Amino acid sequence: MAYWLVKTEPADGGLPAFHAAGAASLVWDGVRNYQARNFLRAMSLMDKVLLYHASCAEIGVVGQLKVAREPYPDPSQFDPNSPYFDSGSHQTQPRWTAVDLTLVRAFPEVIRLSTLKMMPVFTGSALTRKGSRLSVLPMTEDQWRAVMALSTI
DNA sequence: GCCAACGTTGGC
DNA sequence: GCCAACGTTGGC
Repeated sequence: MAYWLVKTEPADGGLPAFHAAGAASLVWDGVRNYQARNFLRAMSLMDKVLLYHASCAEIGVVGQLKVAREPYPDPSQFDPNSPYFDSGSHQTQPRWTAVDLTLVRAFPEVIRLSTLKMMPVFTGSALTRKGSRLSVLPMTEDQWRAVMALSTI
């Protein structure tokens, strides 16, 4: 089992969208960075995922997700009307990957980036490092536990 | 709105 | 294959 964190802006597949979806899953598509894609491809149904809000008033971890469907070709890469359309990707060998995610729970409080930055377990991590643009990233078990501990306060 | 940190593109 | 220019991400 592995631990992950996925980043989004609140208005673009963030917590409001998961609340609207209820128990249903959302397609996590549009990842167009190879390193992030490789992490997506490594996801399995057993894995645990954190949801992170970026570029907003309350930056930080907002809830817990689970993998509802294992990695499959991101449909948006073949959709000419999608902003994520990639004319260089072919059906026979899709370039980009999606997963489906469902909300497990929303945290009562946002666990802020500024809080994470103070925690030794996050020192040097891609999440707290200045300028890191990775939108899907692995977490260590210790990092996961630390977030879980804060999320129940 | 600013700017630092990246990743990507394209000329050579 | 190098690297400058450019576009994007994302914190502040």
